[in-house]
Amino acid sequence: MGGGRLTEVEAYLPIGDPASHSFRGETRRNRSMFGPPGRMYVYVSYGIHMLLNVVCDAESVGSAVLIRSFEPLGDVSMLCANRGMSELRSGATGKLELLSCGPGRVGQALGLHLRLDGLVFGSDSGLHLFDDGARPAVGRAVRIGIAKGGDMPLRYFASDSFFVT
DNA sequence: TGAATGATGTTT
DNA sequence: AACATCATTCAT
Repeated sequence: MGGGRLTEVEAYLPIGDPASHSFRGETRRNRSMFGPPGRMYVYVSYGIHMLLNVVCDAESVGSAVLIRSFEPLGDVSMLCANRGMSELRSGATGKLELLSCGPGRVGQALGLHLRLDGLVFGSDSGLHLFDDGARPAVGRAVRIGIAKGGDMPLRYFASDSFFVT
């Protein structure tokens, strides 16, 4: 059982956002984006990484939020194992951010598989998403790693957190 | 700075 | 059937 608190996300809009997978309509890959909200959209990036999105808008709309980073909380042994990192010694937090900062690292730490695409958060997937009541200060900036739509400040992050890319 | 790596969408 | 693209990471 590993988990954490979200620290960095990016929004991908249903309309007027050329960087969004939904921009050119529904396909087999982005089908989940057009499904009911509260489900996950998982896809392969650069042939290597499993990226996790949360479908946010109503059915057939086509929007999602990319989970870019989270702050590990509680037992991190599973996250470490998934990432191929030796158990981090308590106190020596030098490279803790390598565990879960960056969308590819998030996917690997959580042990995502393409098979989870379209599943509901919760018992179905074994992956839970909930509001723990934290209300950190939030900063905005442009999104990372996209060619088009780079002018829109749709990246949101906990501005006082160390766990941001 | 560039290699790795494969699913997906687009073009032939 | 073939090619270009890619919401990235890691090693050099």
